[in-house]
Amino acid sequence: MKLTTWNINSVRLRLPLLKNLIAVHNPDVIALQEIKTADEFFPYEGVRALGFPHIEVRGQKGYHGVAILSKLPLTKPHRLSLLGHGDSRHITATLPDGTELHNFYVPAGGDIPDRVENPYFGFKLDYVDAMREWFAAQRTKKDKMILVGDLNVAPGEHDVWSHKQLLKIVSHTPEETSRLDQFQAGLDWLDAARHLAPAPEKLYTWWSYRNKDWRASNRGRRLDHIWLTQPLAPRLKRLDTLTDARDWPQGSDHVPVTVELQSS
DNA sequence: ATGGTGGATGCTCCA
Repeated sequence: MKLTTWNINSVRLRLPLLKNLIAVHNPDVIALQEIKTADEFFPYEGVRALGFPHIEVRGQKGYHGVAILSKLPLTKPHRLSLLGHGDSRHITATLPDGTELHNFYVPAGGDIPDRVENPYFGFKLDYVDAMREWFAAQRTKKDKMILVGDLNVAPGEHDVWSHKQLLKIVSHTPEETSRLDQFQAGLDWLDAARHLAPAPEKLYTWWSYRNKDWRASNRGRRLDHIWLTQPLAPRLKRLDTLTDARDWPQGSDHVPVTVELQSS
């Protein structure tokens, strides 16, 4: 079973790029973030034509929005609205083997890493805390779960191009990374990418549009994640980051990350 | 220290 997470940055604009992803990684399940469309404008027909008949969408006009596309039947779709806000930032569904897949788009948090000056930053910190609290209250580490998405935090020193230069940059501040670490530790989530490629190897999944030559400057960050609960850990076979997707014509600033799990 | 790009939307917000 292959599962991809990708912040596609507009599913309507980049529907053709989904075809590229399928040609290279051939996933069974795709979790998308930032689809940037209301449900009624989601390209259902186009996605079905690519071989994904099972589709769960939680859209929003203009911003955010998440979706799960699957070749395999999905059951028990559900949406969390953490903190009671109206943003479309989470959707979950259950795969045929009973694994519960959670797809998150964590708030980016604005530019200034200060709750008082920048309410978006406080919202982001509170959102990560609310994720941790929800799983602590509603699930256990013995449940079979996969958590994927754009978590908008590069937690480790080697998840950014310069640890020192990014310590005060939103996505890598100690306030964010300590919260994400605490969340991860809560249910003993396995970070699939780091399990297979331990530090100090550099791993990035996002390069800003504002860098002219992203490959030459390589100022990347690892913002997109795939976590597994321990019952699934023995099934983890492989993880691929599709770095070349950053060069696709009109590409997203995030690249797809695919994990392969052995059948249960 | 600054400004750099992109998408959806509609004379701006969010990333």
